[in-house]
Amino acid sequence: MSSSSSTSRAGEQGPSFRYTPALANEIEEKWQSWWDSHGTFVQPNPGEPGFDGSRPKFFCMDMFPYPSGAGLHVGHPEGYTATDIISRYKRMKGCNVLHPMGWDAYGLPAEQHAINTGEHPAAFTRKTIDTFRRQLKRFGFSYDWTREFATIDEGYYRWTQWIFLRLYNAWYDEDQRRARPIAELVAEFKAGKRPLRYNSKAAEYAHAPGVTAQTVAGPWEQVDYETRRSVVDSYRLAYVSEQLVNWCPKLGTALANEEVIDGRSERGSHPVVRKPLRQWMMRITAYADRLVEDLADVDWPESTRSQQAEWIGRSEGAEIDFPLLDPDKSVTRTLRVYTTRPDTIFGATYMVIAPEHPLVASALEEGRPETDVEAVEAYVARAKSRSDVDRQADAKTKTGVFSGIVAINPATGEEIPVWIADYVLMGYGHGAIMAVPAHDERDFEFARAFGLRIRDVVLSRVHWAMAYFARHATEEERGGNGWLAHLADFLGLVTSTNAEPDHMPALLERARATRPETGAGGGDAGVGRRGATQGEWLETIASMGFGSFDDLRDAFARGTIVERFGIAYSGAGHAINSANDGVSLDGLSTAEAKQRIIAWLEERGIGRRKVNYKLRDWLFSRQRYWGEPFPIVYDERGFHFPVDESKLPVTLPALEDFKPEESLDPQPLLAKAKEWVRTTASEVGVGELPPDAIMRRETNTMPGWAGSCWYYLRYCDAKNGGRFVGREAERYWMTGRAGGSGASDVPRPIGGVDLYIGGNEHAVLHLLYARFWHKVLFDLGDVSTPEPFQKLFHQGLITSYAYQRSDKTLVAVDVVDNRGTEEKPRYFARDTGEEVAQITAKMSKSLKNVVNPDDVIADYGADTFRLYEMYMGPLEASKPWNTRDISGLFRFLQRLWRLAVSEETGELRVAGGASEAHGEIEKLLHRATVRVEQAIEKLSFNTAIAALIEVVNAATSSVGAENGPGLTRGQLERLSLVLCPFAPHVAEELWSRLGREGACSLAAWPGVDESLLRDSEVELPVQVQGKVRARIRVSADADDPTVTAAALAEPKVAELLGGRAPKKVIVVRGRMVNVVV
RNA sequence: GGGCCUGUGGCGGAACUGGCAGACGCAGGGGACUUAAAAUCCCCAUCGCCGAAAGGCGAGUGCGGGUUCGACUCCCGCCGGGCCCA
Repeated sequence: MSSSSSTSRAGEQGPSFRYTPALANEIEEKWQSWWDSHGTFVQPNPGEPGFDGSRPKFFCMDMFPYPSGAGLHVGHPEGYTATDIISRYKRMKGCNVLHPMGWDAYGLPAEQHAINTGEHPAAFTRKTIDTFRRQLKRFGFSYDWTREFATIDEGYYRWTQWIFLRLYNAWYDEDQRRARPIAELVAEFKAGKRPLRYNSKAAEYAHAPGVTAQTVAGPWEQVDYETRRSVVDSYRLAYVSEQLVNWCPKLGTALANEEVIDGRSERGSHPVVRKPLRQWMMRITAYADRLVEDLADVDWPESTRSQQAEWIGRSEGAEIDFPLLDPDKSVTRTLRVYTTRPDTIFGATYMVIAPEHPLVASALEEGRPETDVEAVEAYVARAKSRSDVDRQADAKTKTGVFSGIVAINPATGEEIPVWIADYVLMGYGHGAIMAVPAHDERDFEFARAFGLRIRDVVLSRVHWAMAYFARHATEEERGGNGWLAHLADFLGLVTSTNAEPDHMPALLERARATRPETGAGGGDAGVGRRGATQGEWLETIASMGFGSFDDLRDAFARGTIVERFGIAYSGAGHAINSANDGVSLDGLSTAEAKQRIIAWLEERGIGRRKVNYKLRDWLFSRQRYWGEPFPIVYDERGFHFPVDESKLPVTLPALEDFKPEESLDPQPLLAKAKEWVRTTASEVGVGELPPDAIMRRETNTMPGWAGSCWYYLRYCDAKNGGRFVGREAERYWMTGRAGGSGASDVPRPIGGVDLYIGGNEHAVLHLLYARFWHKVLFDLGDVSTPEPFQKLFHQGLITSYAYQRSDKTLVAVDVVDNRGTEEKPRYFARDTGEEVAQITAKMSKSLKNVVNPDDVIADYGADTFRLYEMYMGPLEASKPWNTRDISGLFRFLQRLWRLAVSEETGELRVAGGASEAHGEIEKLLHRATVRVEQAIEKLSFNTAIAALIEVVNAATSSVGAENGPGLTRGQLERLSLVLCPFAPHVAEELWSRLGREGACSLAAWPGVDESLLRDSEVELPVQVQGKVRARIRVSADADDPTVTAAALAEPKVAELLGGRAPKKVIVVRGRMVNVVV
């Protein structure tokens, strides 16, 4: 169906002054240009003319879009309408509202376009921005367009470069837990206050060649320039490092870990290989702890917070030293491992070292009889020829060889073999593990392949209960096959009460006490109900294949449950078989067991608590053209220097050809600009070198995330030419008193943007990077809050209907027919005649179910579009677009219009005095106003709109057949005001037709008469035994005895009571009455 | 496999903190107006059974249990869907 054919359906013909799509479009364009020319939504900053400091502030922001060539899709305006409603509402409530829009404009698609067409990315991007802006303006969003910018503007990216230099010139002080200027570090080195030593974090995370935490360079005065530089550089938050990177030959760039999915590029799905490259890195790992901790103080969706926490992947584990037996049985060495599950140490039945581990060499040298030198050498040689990726890839088939070395499990005192296997990687942890086959899948596979011992040391709740039963069943309970029923009964009780090990004795007693004497059939109600699940448990136990009670008991006693089931149990549970003379973990939960064993290890000096992170430093270089150039130059020796602040921005060179060299030996694209690359020290303001020293510019560019890391700050003061954001503007918008209950629910709100709405696809990357930069700026005193975004909200995806064949493949909407009825639709694919199922799916070109917002606006107007998208359902839910439903919202506006404007004459229709009907409507209007307020605060726009519809419907009904006016002037005015955030154009038009001066959008939100919110008399349902049997009318403030008496007086209630006195009567004030017999 | 979310009429969805399930909209049925259609306005509408009707009875928020005077809402287990991470 073409979009234009539906135009007539919205009602083009009819009376001349009807609210038609044409009229809607006319009204909307009129008010949009009125707002523009009157600067209605321009929000002055503190100190500027027109700024009113007595008002609270509200900073309400969308995730700015990347303007793609395809233009706006219906997903964009969903979040934008939501923030617009909030912003308009807050403004009417008397807030200073910062509601800006801008463009995330550097990125791969424009460069790909340049490669394909030769059109310069800048020219192309400017065009797409113009399209986006035009489309957005047509929605009537109340952005302060004077603050608009794109990340590609010189006035913006010079400050992106400036912030890069802030990071470059900063280091993380572990003691103070904050970033500090690098100059302070240098000063401490010079003064000898701090030993001149490489950054231990650099050694750990960057794997800088030849650098270890222990390396001490000596006093500052005694070391050469190069050493000083390399020591200082190892501390910078932005640093250069030779990294194994994800190199994508096809895209001609390295990618961040976050941008690689299953070995392919997130964008374009091209193969990615690991390759060593000198890269700029951001030391985000320094902030790992704070990035996790501060999640507690922001008002964010739980799912997003847990995604970030998971990405950072903080795990508390332990480092443990396992003693190694020398050939003469003495112990002179230990083998250090890291584990996140120290609680399973009693189940460590062997160890594994990586083929590259230094211990391998000593095993070969020592010449123990147990060492098969040939086999070990062959294995190590083979492992060397394989990459990490390969080694991980075919992890299913475990290979390995016994080293001949034997270690001692410090918890059990047992001698355990040390194996060499390539499933342990040298680059991770210490290149050695304690293997706990019962509770780690890889260890389990390996143990099975090589016949190593598997011993349970953690049991799930059910297994724990079974073990308890196995130990404590009475002679009678074990007899014959009776134990099966008793166990099933017990397990039913355990699982229904969520029992902990401590509760087992009591539960077993209870099971015995309530056990029916004669097996199934008899017993009290409690046992009968429990019996319902007993059957299931009988089946479950049967499937475990225990031949007898003795078999069960032995399996648990020997700790061979995992082995029996053939699958490792890696979850949390409770410890078992985990005790020695010094410590017992038995019965402790996994979390408790970890703490206790770590305490024991530390006490004995053989292990220590150790925190580990999954988060790696952020790879910050791209070998592309369309990104911010680095403000960095190199001298002829290869040392890097910052471009002086006064020389910013570093602009991109002109380039003819944007095609990357598809190669395994990467060259950044900017290296092609030979003229640009070559510069001098004076040109870039490097003062410590002679002015005419030849310098070479950094040819990498920044990743697409750079510009979006701080744009919210720039909105506060978008035109500032002297600073990235003015101090006062930043302090006002980021920390000022937030208006309304936009205040957050978290215990210690920490300020920042009051509401930030965008898709959850940015849950990790953008939001993590932005938080990181913000924290650095906070530490350096450049911003006032530790977090950028106080409240975050994700709008759901707008999906569309599509069709699915029985084999789950999808069918486009234009080749499917409905051969059923409207009520019972049945869909068939036109080509094959196969019946297909209607499902919801992402809008996509191939499914032919993409909706273009421009068409919808042409057909119904922007007000209807806004209402429809907000009415579809909860903002956070993903929901299907259904064009058919739009007409309901259009009709709503049409009815409202008809209430106020005569369709025949175009004249205003206003009721005079207050008739009886108007009294009811007055109440309804006040109540709707309150409902709308509450709904907006909860972002529950669908229910707010429902309340507005109810008012209009009631007013329409009251008009009745005589066709007279339905609402008074005052009522129409107030209705326009509460409608204004949702459908601002209609509201403005009615407002002005009602003769009001100025913008409805800036008028004060209407007050509410509390006395009209409550009825004097209420109808209460009377329940008998929880079923509604009668209704009574009582005064709203009637006390409980009065209500009880009225309820019992109801004939129906009396009849059901049959003369008996009720056992209890529950009165819920203003809600209902429940009579319990 | 793990984490988070989710399951309510033909459809989208309401339901405050445990208190009348199905607000509001779409689609549907009936009526008024009209020569007619459209548009508009009014009424009906979860399902089953009884009844000519008024009305009555019963069931009902994925399934099975539990807690409670009372459960869409809380707890346990299962099944299905989505997103994220492996």
